[in-house]
Amino acid sequence: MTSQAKTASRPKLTPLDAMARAAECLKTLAHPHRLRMVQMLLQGRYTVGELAEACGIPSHMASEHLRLMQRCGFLTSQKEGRKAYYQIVELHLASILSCIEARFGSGKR
Amino acid sequence: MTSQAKTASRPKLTPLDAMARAAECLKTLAHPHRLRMVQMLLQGRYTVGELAEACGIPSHMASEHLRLMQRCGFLTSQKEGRKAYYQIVELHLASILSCIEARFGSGKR
DNA sequence: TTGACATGTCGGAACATCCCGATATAATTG
DNA sequence: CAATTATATCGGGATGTTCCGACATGTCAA
Repeated sequence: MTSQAKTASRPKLTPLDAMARAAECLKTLAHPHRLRMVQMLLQGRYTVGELAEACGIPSHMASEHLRLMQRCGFLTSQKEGRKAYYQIVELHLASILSCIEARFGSGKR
Repeated sequence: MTSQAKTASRPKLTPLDAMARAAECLKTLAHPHRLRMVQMLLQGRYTVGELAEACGIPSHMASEHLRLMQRCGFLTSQKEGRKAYYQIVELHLASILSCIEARFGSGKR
């Protein structure tokens, strides 16, 4: 029934429950401020305040975005004094971000 | 103040409005059925009904998902008789999907 | 034409997300 | 100690998304 059936070449699809987990992560990534934070964190550690300032948002909102990304395994944090430094733990973020930069890099479209 | 500041090395950030457009596209991609449809369409053309069946959803819902992806420039369609074939036009989807497959490929985590 | 099929569109209920102000906690400074 | 700084959390209003049934349109076959 499928249009490619005859000569086969099974499409080897990712199971739907894996797609569901992937979709969760993508949804978490799909926000301009969170994208910027990830882009920065791929180049080093930053505090909540630094990330907030780079996005032009109050730091208590940056804190929420960071918590979301921590919950889906993108980031970890460590406290130093009264500051909290965040950094990447999900290494696949590097390759996903370069795909995004390749498409939206410097003011395309 | 930033941990890497002193010696500079400007992080060359993507402008926030480009990030906003990227986030829009990611949000469109961030759905299990839409991910599966894209994965299939990267291997050839399919009709609405074929895509719907592969996702286990009614075809009128597949049609809506496909319209969303068409609106953000991922796909085009052409009608043949009473069927509508969809195919990829945004070529960057191939590399993004391989990033996703690398992370969520065959039942990881 | 009639009927079945494939796709597309509309309206709405249920649910989730986004953003904000207010408040909380904990560390540092004076 | 009290005041300030940095981060985190709570509650809620506004907005958006997801899913569905119902219906509309266009195509083919008899």
